[in-house]
Amino acid sequence: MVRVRFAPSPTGYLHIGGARTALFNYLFAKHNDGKFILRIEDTDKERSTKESETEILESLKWLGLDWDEGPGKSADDSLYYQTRRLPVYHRHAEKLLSENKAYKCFCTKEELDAERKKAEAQKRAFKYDGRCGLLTKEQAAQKEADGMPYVVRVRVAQTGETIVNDIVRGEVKVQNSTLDDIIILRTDKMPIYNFVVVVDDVEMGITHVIRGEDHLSNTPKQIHIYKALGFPIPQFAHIPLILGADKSKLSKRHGETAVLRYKESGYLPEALVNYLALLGWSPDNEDTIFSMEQLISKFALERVHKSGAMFDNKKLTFINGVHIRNKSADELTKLCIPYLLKSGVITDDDVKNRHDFIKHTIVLQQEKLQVLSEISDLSAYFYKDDYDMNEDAKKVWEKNAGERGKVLEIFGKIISETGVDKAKLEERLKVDMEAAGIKPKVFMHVIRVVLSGTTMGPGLFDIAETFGLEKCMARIKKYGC
RNA sequence: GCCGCUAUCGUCUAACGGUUAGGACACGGGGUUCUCAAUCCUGUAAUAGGAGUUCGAUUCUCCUUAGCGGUACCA
Repeated sequence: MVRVRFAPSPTGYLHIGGARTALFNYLFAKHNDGKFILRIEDTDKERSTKESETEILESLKWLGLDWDEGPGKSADDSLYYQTRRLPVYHRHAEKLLSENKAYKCFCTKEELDAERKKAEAQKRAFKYDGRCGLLTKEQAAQKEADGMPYVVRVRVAQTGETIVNDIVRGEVKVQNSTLDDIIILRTDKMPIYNFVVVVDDVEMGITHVIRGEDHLSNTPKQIHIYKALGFPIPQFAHIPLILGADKSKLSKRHGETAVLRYKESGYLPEALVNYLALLGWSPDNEDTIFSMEQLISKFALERVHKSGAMFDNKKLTFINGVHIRNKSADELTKLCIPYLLKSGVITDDDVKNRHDFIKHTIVLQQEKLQVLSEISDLSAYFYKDDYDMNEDAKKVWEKNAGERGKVLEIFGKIISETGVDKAKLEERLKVDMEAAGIKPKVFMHVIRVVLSGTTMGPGLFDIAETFGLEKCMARIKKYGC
C-alpha cells in the first residue's frame, strides 16, 4: 500500500512550490490507490503560527487536495502535529543515546559559529569534528551535572559513501567524510527537522518520500538516521524546483506566490492544478488540458524530469481561460458573482432578484474571460447608466461623424417600432441601413460605441437585447441628434 | 570555498542510439467575423562548448562553462 505525505511547516502561506509538491504526492497516492497524509511540521516554534496553518489547510482544500489522514481526519489530531509528538522523538533519541549511536554535545552555538567563521575566512569547509563524541561517559556525566546545556548528535561513520536511490535522479552518491555528526535534539530538547522527518515517516508508514529538490542534500543525513534507528528506508523522489523569472527558487520576492492570492485573482483551482502538474512532469501524449481525474490516471513519477522549471503566468492564464470556457452557465455564474459583488457592479439584491439577468451577462463574456475577476470591467455597462465613451470609442465616433446621426435615427426608429429582439433587430437593421446606403461596418460600430461606450464586447445585437428598449433609447438620446 | 543537482525553441516540454528534433504558451501572418475574444490555417525559434565511444549521439562517458540547491541548535 502506497502511503505518501505532504508535510508543510506552518511558517507562512502555502505557496506555488508547496502546492506542486502536495499535488505530486496526491496524484501519486491516488494513482496507486494509496493514502495521502498531511502532517504539520511545527517544530520551529519561533516561526510557526496558527494562521499559517489555517491558510495552508484552506489552500489545499481549495485545490482539491484533500488528505486521507491528518488534521481533522481522526479522533486524535495530535498524531499529526510534531510539537504534540515530542515524547515519541525523545524516546527514539534516548534509544540512540543508550546504544551509543548518539551522544551529548556540549559545544555551544557561539563556539561553533566562531569556528565556522574562521574556517570560512581560511576558505576551508567547516565540519564539526565530533570532539564531544570522544568524551568518556564520566566526562559527559560531569558536564551534564554541572548544568552545561547540550544538543544530541547522531554519530556518522566517516568512511565509505552513502547512496540515495532516487526515483527521479537515480543514484546520488555522497562521501560520508563530507558529513558531520547530525544534531537531532536542540538544547531545549526540541527535535530537529532531519530527525523528526525520519521518525514520523517511519511511524506513519510512509513508503515514498516525494519532496522538492532542495531536500536532496539532506537525504544522506536522513539515511544515516534511518540506519542508526534500524528503520527501513523509503523510496525517495526529489522533484525539480519551481523557479522565478531569475531562475532562482520561486519565493516571495518574485511577487505573489500564495495559492490563495491566485484564488482571489480569479484563477480556478482546476486550472492551477492543471498547470502545476505540467511543471516538471509531462504526460505520455501531447495534450495540455487535464482534469484532476485525468491527471490521476496518467501521473507517474518516472515521467517527472530533473531540471527546474520557470513559472509562467501567461500559460497558467491561458489554461485558466480554457477551464473557464468549459464551465456550464450555472457554474460560471456562481463563480463570477463574488467578483461582481466585490467590485460593486452588482448588489446582494441583484443576486436575489435579477439572477437570470446576471447569468445572461456573464455567459455573454464567457469566451473572453481569462481570469474571473475580469468579469467586472467587462460587464459593468450592463448595470449602470452613467458611463461615457472611452478613447477608442470616441475615435470611432469621430471617424463616422458624417453618418452617425443618420445611423442613430434609423436605429432608434427600428427599436421603437419592433423592439430589441435580437433576431428581428438584426434583420431590419440590415435592410433599412442598406436602403439608406450605410455599410454594416459603419452602423455596427457606431451603435456599439453609443450603447457600450467601448469598441469591444459581445455581439452588438446581444448587447441591445440585453439592455432593453428603454436603456437603448436613453443611450441614443445621450449621443443622438 | 566545499558538497550535490541540472543543462533541447523566449517559456513549459517530447523524442528504444537512427525523426525534415514534435507539441503547448507567448510572438508574427492569414481565414472567419459588427468589435474584442473564441476558432481554423500558418510562420519565426532550440539540442551550452569541447573531446571520446559508435556505422550513427539530443540521447552514453569525460572535461569545461553556466545556473541552481545545500552547506543552521530553519524546514
